[in-house]
Amino acid sequence: MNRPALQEFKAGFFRALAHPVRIRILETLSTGERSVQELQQALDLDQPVVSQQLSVLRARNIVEPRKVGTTVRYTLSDPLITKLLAIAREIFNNRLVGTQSMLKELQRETRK
Amino acid sequence: MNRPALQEFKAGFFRALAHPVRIRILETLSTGERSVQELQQALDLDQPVVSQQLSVLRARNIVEPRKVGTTVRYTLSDPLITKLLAIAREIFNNRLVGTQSMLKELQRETRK
DNA sequence: ATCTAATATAGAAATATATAGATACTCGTG
DNA sequence: CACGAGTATCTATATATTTCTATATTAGAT
Repeated sequence: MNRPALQEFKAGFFRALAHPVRIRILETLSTGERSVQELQQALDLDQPVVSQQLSVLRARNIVEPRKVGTTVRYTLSDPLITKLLAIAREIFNNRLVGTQSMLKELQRETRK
Repeated sequence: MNRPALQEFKAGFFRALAHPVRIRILETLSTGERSVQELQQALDLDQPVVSQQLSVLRARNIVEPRKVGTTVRYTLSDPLITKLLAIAREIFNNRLVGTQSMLKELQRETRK
């Protein structure tokens, strides 16, 4: 096999990115390793929410856990994911954005 | 505004890519404009399936229709989408693939 | 005006995903 | 070995997406 399996796999990958919290997690990890707790605080979310979304990303090998004593630290499993997010941002920036205010916010992000 | 709206927007974009048929459509459009019929034949799908998935892509401004008489021809609304798919392919190629057979198929795609 | 080819939309049933809260697990420390 | 901090999983309910099939729309030709 086979085409169908491959296409399903690709779709699964994008589905894993298709969630606001997961995108925020990935964007945070783009700047370096974080523990669950650090993510939780940075994104102001309940702990189970973070763990659960991390487990979705883990299932797709998008993110990698590393145990350090009682904490677990996560990294992107591939630096290209950062690049992918950057290109997505360019696309939004170019023309996919509907509202002025989102455009502004996007440009703020792109600048940094 | 505002953060939440932007993150929702980004998630929506990825959600639009998260479907085997839509990915195949985008990969086909990466090589140039196509009519609905051409897509339908190239991908061996029923007409309503193609139109329906095109409408999902249209809703996100990922794809653009152009009427030519009684047919409608579609293009990617941004060439960066091709680049995005290429990077996704690199990521799969690097390490996200679980099975040998998918890996082979992927490499076949990447080569061309 | 009617017919036909090409495309688009609608509706219903099946399936998948999201969300929130409670609970379970794991590891180091006392 | 019991405890606590940090993580992970489970369950239930709500919501969204997918898939199929039928039908509607649109533009050009007769």
